Amino acid sequence: MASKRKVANPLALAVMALLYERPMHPYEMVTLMRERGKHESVRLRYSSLYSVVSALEREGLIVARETVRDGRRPVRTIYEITGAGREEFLTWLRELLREPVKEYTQFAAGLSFLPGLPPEEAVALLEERVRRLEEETGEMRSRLDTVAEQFNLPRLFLVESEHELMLREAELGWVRLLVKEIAAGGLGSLSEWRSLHSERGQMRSAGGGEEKDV
Amino acid sequence: MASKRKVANPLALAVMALLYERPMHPYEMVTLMRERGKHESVRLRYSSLYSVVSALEREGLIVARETVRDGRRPVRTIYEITGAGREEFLTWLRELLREPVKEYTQFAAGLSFLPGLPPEEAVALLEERVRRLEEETGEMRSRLDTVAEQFNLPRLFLVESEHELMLREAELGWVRLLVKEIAAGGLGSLSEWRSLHSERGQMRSAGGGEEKDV
DNA sequence: AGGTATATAGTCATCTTCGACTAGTTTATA
DNA sequence: TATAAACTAGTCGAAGATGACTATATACCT
Repeated sequence: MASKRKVANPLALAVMALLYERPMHPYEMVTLMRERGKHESVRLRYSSLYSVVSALEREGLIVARETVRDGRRPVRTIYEITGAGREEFLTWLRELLREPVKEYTQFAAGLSFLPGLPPEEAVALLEERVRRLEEETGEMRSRLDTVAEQFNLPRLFLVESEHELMLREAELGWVRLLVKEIAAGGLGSLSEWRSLHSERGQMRSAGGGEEKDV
Repeated sequence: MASKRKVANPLALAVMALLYERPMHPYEMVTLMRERGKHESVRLRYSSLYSVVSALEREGLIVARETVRDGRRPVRTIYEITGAGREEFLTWLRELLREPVKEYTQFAAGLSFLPGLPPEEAVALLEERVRRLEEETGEMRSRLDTVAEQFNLPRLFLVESEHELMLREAELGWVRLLVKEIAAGGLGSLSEWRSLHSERGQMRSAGGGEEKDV
């Protein structure tokens, strides 16, 4: 049941996955993640990487194996994964695959306050979104095809990209429909909606809730 | 083009949306958000709320209007939105609706390291995920129907819940398919995949990447 | 009358995260 | 050959987010 991970940043999972393969230094992790496109599915910043690495070391999931100096560049520390680290990696990975977790997206936040704009404007903005999503999904799809055949990679290594594309296409279809429904008054009377905005109009409230928090 | 928001937590958007309606104190914001189910689409913690409110005040997007004391309870500060706040709210909302943004989900992170488990285990975990998603989407759907008719709310006020449900159902369908494809060897040879795990096997690497970072 | 569970209304210290910055090295180029 | 650009490899301070904690009031039960 996902009891408090000591190092919870998904980047830590990536670090352990890489060190599971072989020992390496942080900069090489970045290079490898980029080569493999993993930075598309796991948020990667240098500053976060170094603090995640420290945290993993502090928790005994990885250890510094040796430090090498190359010319007058900063010393690079090569890390390796520990037994505890391997276990933690596998446990975490299993959990991520098995248990759906609730995510809060920016778009959902926007939709929550849709009545804050008059219907005509909402429609225009969503139509613009549709155009952008069309472009984006088109690019994703062709990139996916290119990569797959150029490098002759089994789909196994690109499955997270297919997932991302699928989500975007689902969103695209949904927004297209939403636009039509709004225009057709399917979400509620357009004049009522408009009236929320007439002359300093208050946005109306509406009830219905349960659930706890904090 | 989304230039650095001074207060970027989506909870700030919610606060401004509520104060757009009428002045109120933080605790009332929590109450209202829960009644309206907005805490399902915007992550809401007391501790975050108070720091977001301070930040909004610091930036001149809201102002403290008066403080009232009720018995020996802590003083409650009633806030109202400023002109700058109204503008910021609308600008932000438009941006959220118009521009798709990349989100990093936990599941995508998990999928990225799918080769880290042998195929049989991957399938078992994903099947468990399917079961959980079935349950979850079932509950979401019936809750949505109940709320809509019980309170006689126009769909306009629940559109973010429909969005969430749609995403979950899309995921469900995709994972079902994925399971079948893995079993059929559609992601690549199962014996190759298995061999990554035989006797301290290395996970193989694979190239192909562009894009910049940090 | 006493106890407890729940709602009200927050504060605080800690941990994380990230943007901005530093600085040497190699490659391209005019 | 000077010099700019891009790559390599990080550090650091500040802001942000959150879990844990405090404390009163009131409703509920026995």
